[in-house]
Amino acid sequence: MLRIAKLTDYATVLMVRLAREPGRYFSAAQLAVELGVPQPTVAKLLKRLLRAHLLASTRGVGGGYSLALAPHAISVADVVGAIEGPLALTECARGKGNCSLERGCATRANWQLINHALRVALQAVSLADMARPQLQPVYVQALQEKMP
Amino acid sequence: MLRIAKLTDYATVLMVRLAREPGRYFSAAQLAVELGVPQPTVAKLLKRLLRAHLLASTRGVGGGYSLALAPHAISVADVVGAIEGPLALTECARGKGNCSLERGCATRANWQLINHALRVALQAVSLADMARPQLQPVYVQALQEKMP
DNA sequence: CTATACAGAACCAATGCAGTCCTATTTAGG
DNA sequence: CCTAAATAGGACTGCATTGGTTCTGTATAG
Repeated sequence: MLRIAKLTDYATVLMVRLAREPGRYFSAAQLAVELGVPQPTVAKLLKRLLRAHLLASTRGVGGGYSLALAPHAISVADVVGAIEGPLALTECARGKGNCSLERGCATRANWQLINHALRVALQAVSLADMARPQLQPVYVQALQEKMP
Repeated sequence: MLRIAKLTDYATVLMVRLAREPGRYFSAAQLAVELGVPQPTVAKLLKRLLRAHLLASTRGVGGGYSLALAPHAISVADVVGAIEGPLALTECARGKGNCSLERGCATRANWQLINHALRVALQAVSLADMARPQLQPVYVQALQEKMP
């Protein structure tokens, strides 16, 4: 089915929520209630996003999380990467040449290209775009500009 | 990591192999040896590809599998779809509205578009393309033509 | 009639993922 | 100075999916 992990899906929703009020700090508990997702799960996601330097945090009473960058400067690819690690459709696409089909495998280079197309598609859409109800025109324009 | 299943990867390699000699029939055993993948696994993949009407088969001695269509008429999206089912990045993207985040979830429509971009990218590349050592120019042209 | 090869289903082990819990550490406020 | 609120960073667990196997049945060439 080639789907992203459910947690990644949650993460994008979280990030879009934060993108709607860029300056404000939100606690994990607050976001959990607002989105209807269990609190520990939300906390875990926020931690991962923090480690990827997509969020800023302050501790203590009244603390919480906020975007580390402007909404238009964070792409969907960034969020996916933060939760799932660097994206690589095929096993061999991320080094580690433990692929039994090495010799004469002409498809590898081509997978890289498909891979790249996907990455571009995800990079072309920012949180600012996602926060819009429907981004059709922006999206199409960005994609066509950025396609290799 | 957003990667396709290993089996799907095998399947594309299989299909590309068949695409190199479109008329010829290959037995599962033969393909297994040639690719260095265990025979039962290859057999299973071939069955799935057959059910998706991407392959033709004949039984009995000297039987085997062959492409059901010309190499340029089968896309990578077809192969991925045959093994992994219809592709849908997000859970909600394939109906079944059991998503707790329903109300006010503006990101859904946008995911659909990203989804669509991926589908187009996979559809733009055929087995004939994959059989080429490097498809750069063809790929770029096809992608840019077909982008919505 | 037998050996070859596909057809289809059931089955099993292991990996990975969603989700929880526990123990620091930091900070605002009384 | 002490407490409550909040993040930081782990370790741990149950479940679902996936990769892979095995078995039984059916068709066909020679």
